[in-house]
Amino acid sequence: MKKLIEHLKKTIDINDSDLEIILSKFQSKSFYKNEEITSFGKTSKYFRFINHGLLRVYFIDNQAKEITVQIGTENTWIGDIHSFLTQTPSQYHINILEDTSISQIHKTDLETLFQQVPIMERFFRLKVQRAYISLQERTLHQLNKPAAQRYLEFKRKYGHIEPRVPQYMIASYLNISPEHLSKVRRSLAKK
Amino acid sequence: MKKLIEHLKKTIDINDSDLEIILSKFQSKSFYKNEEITSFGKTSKYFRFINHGLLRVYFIDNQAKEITVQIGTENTWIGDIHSFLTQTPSQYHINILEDTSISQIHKTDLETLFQQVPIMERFFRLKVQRAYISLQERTLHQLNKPAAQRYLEFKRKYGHIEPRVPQYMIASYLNISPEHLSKVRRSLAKK
DNA sequence: TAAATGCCTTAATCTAGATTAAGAAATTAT
DNA sequence: ATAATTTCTTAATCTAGATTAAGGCATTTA
Repeated sequence: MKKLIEHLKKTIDINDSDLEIILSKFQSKSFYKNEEITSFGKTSKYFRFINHGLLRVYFIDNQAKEITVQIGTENTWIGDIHSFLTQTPSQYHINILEDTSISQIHKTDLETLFQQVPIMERFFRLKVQRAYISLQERTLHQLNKPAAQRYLEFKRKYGHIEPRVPQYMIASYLNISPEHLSKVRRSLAKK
Repeated sequence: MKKLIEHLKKTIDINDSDLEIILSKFQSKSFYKNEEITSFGKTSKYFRFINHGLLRVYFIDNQAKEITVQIGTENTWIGDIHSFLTQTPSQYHINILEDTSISQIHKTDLETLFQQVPIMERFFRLKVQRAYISLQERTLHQLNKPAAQRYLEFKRKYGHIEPRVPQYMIASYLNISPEHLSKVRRSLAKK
């Protein structure tokens, strides 16, 4: 839980007793490469912090193709916020790209914490704000930038992860075909 | 402020004294048709609730074209959440489509309320959650559905507003050209 | 009530990126 | 190591929707 503790302390001003109460509601779990930790139709019951590892969130579009919506690694939260918040079935799958250890909290326990430890209300607000900001930036890029620029943006932000993820997943994250990504990379390399 | 009070009471459980403190930080304002209430480059300092009227948020893309990202009417919040939260310059413009009256709160006053009235922390968390959920749904549709289906979805959700908004704004909201929307509507009418 | 401006439609042409197909390279399993 | 499978590349063809252009309709302004 060391990483999670660091993360909590960095995000909010928190005293030791509150910290202890919060941590008591989290449980640690490990997953192994190629596992699916949740999938389409299941309601997302946990909010998950990645201590270390690599995984991705994707959905199957109306042409039966995988579209990657998030790639997550150490020190980030991952999951289907929509399903978690509304407690409706998820549109998404999550699969493990590299062995991963997480700390997770159940929806019910989180609600309890909101009542019990008011600072948690703030913590979660800040997390949702962050998620919103990222999603808005991503949506704006998707609408506004051609494929090659979106790829450069991806490299800038996820350069350290790029070699660990198959290209076809990156392509689907950028919302282009793998063939087209191949072309884009070649044309950028030439310059 | 009647609509705002209703809205607060519907969202959270709130006592009269907290309500009074919260309302004291809001101010009412009116805007008239065709005004711009904020624009590109300005940092968004207010969180705004629409009591009544009609307005839209849009940005200018890299081909100098307007892309509508939100259309707002009575009982909704409107603005650039990204700019408001990060206090960085906004990418967006907001213009008034019909005379509008709003209630707004300044970022600083909101922060004060977070300290002073803990329930406000929850209220705002719920608002950001809602915004996230809408944005995620919209992003998913944008990726996954063809133009005609996005238009039908728009009608289902905003049917009551449709006749009040020029078609070219609807087209830009759907991320298609006005010409194409014209074609889509014709082909749907035929059926 | 006419002129000006803004908005909408139709049709022809164009384009970014998709799709299909097939071989090459890399990874994983035996 | 070798076979099997997965991933990546290249090139030809295709397509949803963009762009351009021009005429018609509707609303605002004088």
